[in-house]
Amino acid sequence: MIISAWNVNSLNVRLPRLLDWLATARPDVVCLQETKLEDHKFPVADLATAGYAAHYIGQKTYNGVAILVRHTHDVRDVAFGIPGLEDPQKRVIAATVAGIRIIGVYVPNGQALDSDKYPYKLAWLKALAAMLQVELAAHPQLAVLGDFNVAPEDRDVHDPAAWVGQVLVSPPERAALQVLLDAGLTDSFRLFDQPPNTFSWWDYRMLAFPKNRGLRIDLILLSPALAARCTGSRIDRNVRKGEKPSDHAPVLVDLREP
DNA sequence: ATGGCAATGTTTCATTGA
Repeated sequence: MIISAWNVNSLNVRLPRLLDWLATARPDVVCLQETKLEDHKFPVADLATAGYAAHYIGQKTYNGVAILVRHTHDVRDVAFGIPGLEDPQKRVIAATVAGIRIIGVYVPNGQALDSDKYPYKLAWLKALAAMLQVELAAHPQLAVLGDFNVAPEDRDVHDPAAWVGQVLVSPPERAALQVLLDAGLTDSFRLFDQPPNTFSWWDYRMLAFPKNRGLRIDLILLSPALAARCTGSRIDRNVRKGEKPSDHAPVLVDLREP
């Protein structure tokens, strides 16, 4: 079983590439971020033809998340948002798929350390931690997937010195991510030996992708029971190539049957 | 030295992203 996450940066623009990727990678579950689509515009029929059921919550211009599930799997208990967090931004969707609790997240960017959006990001991550504590207690088999907008460590940053003082790498953000890890979740990417300088996002500007000047900010966190089933964790870097790519590449994990 | 690229709606610019 393959579960995955991809920030598509507009599903309207990226639908053809998403359909290509689904046919090639054949994931069982995909969490999408930045769909930027109101619900009545979600391409349900195209995805059904491709073999996927879609669950989604979106808005115009910004944010928007979805969970796509291959028709061979059952889906239960779809939920939206973070309980107790009043937030008009559509950033969280959850569902139980084949007995696995899937939580797709699009963590706020934060914009800059002196922006109002930065404390919002930190408060948001704190609320997510509280939600995950409850979800973990209820679902031993749990995965949190998506765009975390935090590079966990300096080895996840192409040039750590150049990023000092910026969002995505600041110590408070990393500490907020560490709270999730301390709750028992594992960054699946680090369960395995990985090539150095493996990233999931590259700026559109300044030839960042051909120069591999990127960050690893798209993560799949696994509960202990699910980490025990994980046989691989990878980033599909090729998806960042070619015409009209998203600035993010998909991240995937392979899970053996329980 | 703060450039540049992409997407969107408020559209021929401003805002946001990361």
